[in-house]
Amino acid sequence: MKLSRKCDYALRALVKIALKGDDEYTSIAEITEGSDIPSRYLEQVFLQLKNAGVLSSKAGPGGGYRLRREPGEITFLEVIRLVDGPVAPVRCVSHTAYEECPHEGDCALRPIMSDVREAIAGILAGLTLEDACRRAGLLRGAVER
Amino acid sequence: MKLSRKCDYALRALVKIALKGDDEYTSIAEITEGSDIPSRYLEQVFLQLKNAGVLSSKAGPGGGYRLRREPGEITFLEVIRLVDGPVAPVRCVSHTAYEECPHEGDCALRPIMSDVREAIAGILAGLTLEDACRRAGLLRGAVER
DNA sequence: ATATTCCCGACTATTAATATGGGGATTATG
DNA sequence: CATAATCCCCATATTAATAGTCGGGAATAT
Repeated sequence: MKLSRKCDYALRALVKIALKGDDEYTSIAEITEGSDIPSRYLEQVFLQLKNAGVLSSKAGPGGGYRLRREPGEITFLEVIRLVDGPVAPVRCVSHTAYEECPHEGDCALRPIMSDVREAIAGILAGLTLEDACRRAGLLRGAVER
Repeated sequence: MKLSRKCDYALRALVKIALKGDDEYTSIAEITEGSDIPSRYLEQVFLQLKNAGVLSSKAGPGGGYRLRREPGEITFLEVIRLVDGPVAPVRCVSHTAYEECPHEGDCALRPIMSDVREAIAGILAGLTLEDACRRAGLLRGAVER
């Protein structure tokens, strides 16, 4: 059930971008500075997210990445799927990477795992970057006051 | 979010044992026969489950493994944790393997991931080997009739 | 023209998952 | 008691996935 480090990087970075506002571009350097994220690694991840339609980019000075959609429209489910692959615990209940399996039709695990998949996908689909930002905001507010 | 093959083996095998009834011992050979589970591998897994109090064993002819508790008392959460480790997507929200992290206290991910953990652990805690057997039973019943 | 930044593909390193193998200990049975 | 079945423990090998690095090219602002 563990999130890969790669995906952790991706989500942190996306939240950072989301917190900056709509029209500004954020460079890789800016994101990784002070964090423990290897910049050349994040580069690869962002490329992936760009090609998948989550980010858009601009080269040159003042360039970088920004969200292609509203933070409220980008779910954790989408990002995690893109970076870590299917969320289903086993392939035979996956919506995005279904794969037949020999036991199927007489499998005691499948119905259970199907429930688990629904539960996981359900909650991840309901959580967006905006939610994360809101929580981060509350946190900061609570400390400052 | 993927289940390891090891864990898949473990769960399948446990269900098979659970379906056999209370007092009988089931040998590794019996379980792996006809399945695609490497017997020497399952041996290791079972040893782990035994040391964790899920199975008990007896050597010699007619020996093997059986459940140490009622199928209804063995949850998927327990087994998955034993075999695959913590169910939390990130360490800093784990109940069983908590680990501090530098971002903590100002982390936009943590509260979200905590929700995710609760959701996953919640559903897995509510599913037992008995549930799996029941479903398997229904399935078979439906086919035979 | 230059500096900044993204883009792309290849490569390497590290770690984790999966599997195999040898040999010892326990137990039932003839 | 001898034998065969079975679990027990430890070490090693194999394979696959994750994590990270590198070189150089293309786009863009100033």
